[in-house]
Amino acid sequence: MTTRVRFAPSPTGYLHIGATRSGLFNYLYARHMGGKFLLRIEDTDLQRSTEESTRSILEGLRWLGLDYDEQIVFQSDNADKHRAAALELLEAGKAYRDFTPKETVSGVNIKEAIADRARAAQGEKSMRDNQYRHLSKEESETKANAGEPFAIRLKVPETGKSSFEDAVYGLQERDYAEIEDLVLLRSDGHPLYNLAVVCDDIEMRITDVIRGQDHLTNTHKQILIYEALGKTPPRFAHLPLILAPGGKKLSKRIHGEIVSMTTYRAAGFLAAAFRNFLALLGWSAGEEREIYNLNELIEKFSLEHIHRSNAVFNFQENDPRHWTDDKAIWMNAEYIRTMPLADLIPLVKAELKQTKLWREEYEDDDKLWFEKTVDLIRERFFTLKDFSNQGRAYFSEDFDFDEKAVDKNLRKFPDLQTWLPELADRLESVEDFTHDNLETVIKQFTEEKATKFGVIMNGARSLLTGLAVGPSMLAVFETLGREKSVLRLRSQVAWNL
RNA sequence: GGCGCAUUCGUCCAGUGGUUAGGACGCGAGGUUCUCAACCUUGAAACAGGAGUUCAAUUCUCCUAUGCGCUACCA
Repeated sequence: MTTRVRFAPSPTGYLHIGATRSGLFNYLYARHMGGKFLLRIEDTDLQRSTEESTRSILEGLRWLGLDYDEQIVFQSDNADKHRAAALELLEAGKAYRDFTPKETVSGVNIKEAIADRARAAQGEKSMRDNQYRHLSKEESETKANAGEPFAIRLKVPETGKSSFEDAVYGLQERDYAEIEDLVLLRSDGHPLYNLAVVCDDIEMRITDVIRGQDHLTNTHKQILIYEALGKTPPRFAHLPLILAPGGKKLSKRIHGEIVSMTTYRAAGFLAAAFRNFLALLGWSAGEEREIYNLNELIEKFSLEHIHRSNAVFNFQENDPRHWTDDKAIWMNAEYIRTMPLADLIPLVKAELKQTKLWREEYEDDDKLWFEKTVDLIRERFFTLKDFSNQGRAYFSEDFDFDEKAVDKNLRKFPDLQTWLPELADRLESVEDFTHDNLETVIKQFTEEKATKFGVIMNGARSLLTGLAVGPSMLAVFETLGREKSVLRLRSQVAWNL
């Protein structure tokens, strides 16, 4: 049987980092097994679902390279089928009409209200004491025909227990006494999540359900529905959750855009790097390696190596240097500095285009120069954004001077204000504007001025790049070339700030 | 409250009935260098606690603690 898995996000906001990881694992599993990776948008929550969100999810998946098979399924399109399934179960006597007036729980602390209610009902509560559970078919129909509103609930067996073998968590058991007669169809006719999921998974012929551990206990309910419907449940694999520092839930409301995939793309992360990082949250190939390209991930991935404890997505909110997980930042830098240059170039191009720094010559007359320059500066960069920020002086005459750099490398040595233009004169006439030659000339210049090589170089760095940090200055000179180097050494702009 | 799941350095991930419990990120120190967030070397850093099984337990079992999840006519 061909493996068929699905990623089923609900379009209520941006693509969440945890959901993305579920999507990735599903994708890796499908590709590893040579199966299908399907996409289903669970848009049954009409109030909260938006098209904008769906678009954002699709974009995120495309960015990460998680291409899906077949047609996207929109859950809301199947509402009729879900209803039909509920009615079928009602007809078969496996479900019943519950005429209990709808009790609305609302407010911010829904979870607490539910827990309170459960606490209050402790002891006297039996999951099977619903008075309508045993209503005769005739009576039930009479009431329904009279227009009394009703929900449809599944008849969960009185005794026994539900069990399944989870591919990650092992044997799972739950006593039927712990499971209430769950509602399949609301009194307004809308199908509920557990029913919808089961119906769709059946319809889509899903063989393996890989999803967050928050569904682990729900699974028993779903299996009950499969059984009532006379279908064989798929194999289940639950994933550990991704939590915020301190082991708390990672939420949009509390943690903001740090949980959104769009943030990482906008911040200059490489899809390959972030995907790699995400793959290692809750899974490992069982070896001490961490850098894997997509094909390697696909090849190595297996459910057996998913582990059971939740992972913490580590970041420090008020520290710009650790604004997101250190390892993600490190991995991004690692990719930038070690990936094939040819793969990096298009990404840098996109970044420069976006910031209006791109020039067509970079693909034409200046192609070699551009590649060489990117190769030179990428060594110290962490994100693609760095190419347009820290790297700006390589691509434009319009760059800023870092105040600290000017203080430290220029103002501190007032002589440089005359020396550097002098050096410009010297460089203007140097016959070969290359590394070794420049070194000889500048060393000599340094001796004449009885100063340190570093003083000249750092001063030049600040003037040429606006920064106090960067690649070897000889390489910077060479890259910027004679004309620009000379011009910038003579410029008084930084001195007059 | 009930039920379920989990617990190895700060974080991510290895690992074994007998190991100096390993790697990575981050952090500290030193080095290299014209600067640096790069590079090299190096340091600190963990088996939640208690019982039991065993010659031996981080590894197996139980209890406790803690965290998380579910407990809804939400998804």
